Amino acid sequence: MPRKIDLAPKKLPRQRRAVATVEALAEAATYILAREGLGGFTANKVAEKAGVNIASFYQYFPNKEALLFHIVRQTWERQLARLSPILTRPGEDHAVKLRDFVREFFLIEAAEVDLRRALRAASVDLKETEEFRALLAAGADLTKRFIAEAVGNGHSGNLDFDVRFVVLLTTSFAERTTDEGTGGAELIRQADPLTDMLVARFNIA
Amino acid sequence: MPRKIDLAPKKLPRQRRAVATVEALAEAATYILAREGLGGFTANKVAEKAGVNIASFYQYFPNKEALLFHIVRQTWERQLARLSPILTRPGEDHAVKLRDFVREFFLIEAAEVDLRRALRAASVDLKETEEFRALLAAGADLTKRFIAEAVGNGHSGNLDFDVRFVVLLTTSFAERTTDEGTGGAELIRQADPLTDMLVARFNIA
Amino acid sequence: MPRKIDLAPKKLPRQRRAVATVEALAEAATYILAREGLGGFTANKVAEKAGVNIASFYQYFPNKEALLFHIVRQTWERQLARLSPILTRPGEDHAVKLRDFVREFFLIEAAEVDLRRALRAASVDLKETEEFRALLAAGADLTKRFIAEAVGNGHSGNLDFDVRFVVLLTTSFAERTTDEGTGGAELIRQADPLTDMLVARFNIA
Amino acid sequence: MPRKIDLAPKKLPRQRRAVATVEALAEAATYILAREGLGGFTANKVAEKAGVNIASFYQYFPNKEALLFHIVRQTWERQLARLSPILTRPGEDHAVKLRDFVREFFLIEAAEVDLRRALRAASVDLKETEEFRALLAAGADLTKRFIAEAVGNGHSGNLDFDVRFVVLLTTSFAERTTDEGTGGAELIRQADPLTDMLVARFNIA
DNA sequence: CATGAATGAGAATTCATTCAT
DNA sequence: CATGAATGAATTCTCATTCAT
Repeated sequence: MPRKIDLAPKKLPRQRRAVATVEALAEAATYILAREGLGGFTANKVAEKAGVNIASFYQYFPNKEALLFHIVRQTWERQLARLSPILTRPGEDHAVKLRDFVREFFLIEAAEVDLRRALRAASVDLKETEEFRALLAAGADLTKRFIAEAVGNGHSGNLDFDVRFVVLLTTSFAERTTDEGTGGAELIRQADPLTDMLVARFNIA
Repeated sequence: MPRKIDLAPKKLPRQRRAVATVEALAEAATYILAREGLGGFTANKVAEKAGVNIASFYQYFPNKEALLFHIVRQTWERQLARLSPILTRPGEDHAVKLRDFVREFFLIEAAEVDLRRALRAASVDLKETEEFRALLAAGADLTKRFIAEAVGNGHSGNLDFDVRFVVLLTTSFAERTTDEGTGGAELIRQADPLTDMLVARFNIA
Repeated sequence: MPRKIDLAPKKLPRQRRAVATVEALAEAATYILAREGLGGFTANKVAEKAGVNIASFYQYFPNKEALLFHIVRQTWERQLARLSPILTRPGEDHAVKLRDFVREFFLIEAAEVDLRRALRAASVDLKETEEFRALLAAGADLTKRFIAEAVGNGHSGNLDFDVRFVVLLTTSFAERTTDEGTGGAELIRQADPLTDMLVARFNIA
Repeated sequence: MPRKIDLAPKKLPRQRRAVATVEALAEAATYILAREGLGGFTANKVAEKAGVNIASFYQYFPNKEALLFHIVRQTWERQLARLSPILTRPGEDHAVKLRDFVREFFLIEAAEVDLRRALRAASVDLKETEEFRALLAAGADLTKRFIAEAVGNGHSGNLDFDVRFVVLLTTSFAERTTDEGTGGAELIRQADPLTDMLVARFNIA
């Protein structure tokens, strides 16, 4: 039963001051989420950390979940921005692109483990909302096409299924690997065999 | 900084009445975790649902994390009990055993998705505790040996690395797949290709 | 091991409304301490008596000890204000000044016996804190100089020791006398012999 | 308004086992009071420390105050036992006896400061009870006669007043001095001048 | 009667959110 | 509109005491 949480920002910040306020809140929230996890994420704490009055908080966000969602969206968009070049890079060398993609994905996850861990916890609730689904759908599309292209070549099976399979396998493994604290060179050591396996499985050339 | 949380039960129930109380608490906790997730898991709610006075709760558990850990342990042991036969089944057909194992793992995860989702969230905090590590270590050993045997055959690489790779890949994917709500036949459709890939990659026969 | 209790007020009241709230809390606290002693001093009770929401209590004080300390400070400052004129009164008649001082001290103690009894009990815990020591030190200085001057005249012994002796003897006796419920004229009847003894002992002129 | 607290032991321990139980409780209580102060003194904790079931606690004491009072009585009796020889020592040398008495008093207080501090805090409530007054009266009598004898010699004033004065002055100062943590030789350095002053004041020979 | 079990009542503290100025 | 102030509703945990076997 998807609880109806209003995730839409209450009003768009028009004046420069207002933009600054929202940014300060987002920054503080990010900081707290990374440091203290979802449990430490309270409206008052965020507002204080941001140097913003708690009432102002509720001027821009109808509830704390909305801010959370704001962060999720931000993070997701930053991630997409980093991945896009690879996802849209022209050329036929799917295997190379896939390897780059997987690596980059691992690196992104690793770079913000703490924040992402918290956001993952938050997503449990957010997942039930329309907005969240919409957000994911938007970005996922690009990825799907990318995987589809790589996988699709000379492939006869169920394309949709395969795409989903690859995406789930890659992302879950990346999340889990980074979550365990793996980083640096070790990260690539984990990522590459996965790519190898995918390449082999789907005859990616 | 790992906060020291006391996870050991405060007192063991001796009379039948008390055993019932503890069981009621565990059951209520399981129910609430599955229904409302970690966020809804409060000592009072659990006690009320269990029809037990809150003070009784604290007779048996020093804090709510201890009850959480109790559930985690129960779940983990049930899981191990289901997997053990496969993990220890004698014979040389590693590929078959691996497939059975992966399938069973997916099924277990799927059977209690909601509970397990919550427990995963809980693990974020629990992970820092001695007790949790000890618990995992105990069961993980069996799995490791199983994977090591399957993978080890005619393999020259770093065994430890491979074992970890397989375990992380399998479990993270299983968790994620079930988390998305996948179940039934579809579940096996997801599990098997993973086995195929592992068999291929590690020359499992 | 001195437990670190944060005794500093969390937030200073800026608007008149808030000042009233803090005052109401202090008043209620004083009332309860005098009526029910330290044992009856609970945050909830104080807030209720003050007609203030318990959450408001915690807006201004980080814990109930902080409010306690607030009262202690208030009381101590009122006391000092009453004693200061005597302590700093110019002139050579030390014997007279000492007598006045001792009497006034007894009167002060007697005027608020119930409150002071409770505060003394509270001091057991407060004593271990920095803030408390600092508070006492500030006022004690004046008293010490006063006693030193009276006692010091033509005296060859250990001045520090004597000052401490006089202070402890006087204050403990005053506390005890009032604590027993002695008041009115009887109070002076107790105080004066003590002065006599001190005057005799230390050749105070 | 003296709250009616039932301080009488519920039933006298007849069997040896029962005596042991009560003793264990008293010992545990003493230990806890000394270590943790009145705040740490809870019925359950005492019972556990004593290795006695909480229900047994309430078999012998109607409430925790009764145990407290039991300790107070014990302590008071031990104290009286130590002072009695001096108080009743025959002979005319009142000054010497008084000095011995004061010193011994200081030493007793110092030997159990922590416990006595806690008991003093407890006495605030106990003081209002009949039993407590009766207890004090009994022992005080001996002391009064002792002081009366010392002071009375060739004295024309109000004897009752003087006795009370001496007792209050001595005991309050002793309590305060030890409470400040003074001990060892320093203790006597504090006690003796007080005796000197009393001797001088009351022409004790 | 001794032990295990249970509990009503309360105490400290926090949080999301709204109101007043 | 921004800030200070306020609060209802929880939440964690404790305690004195009684009940059941």
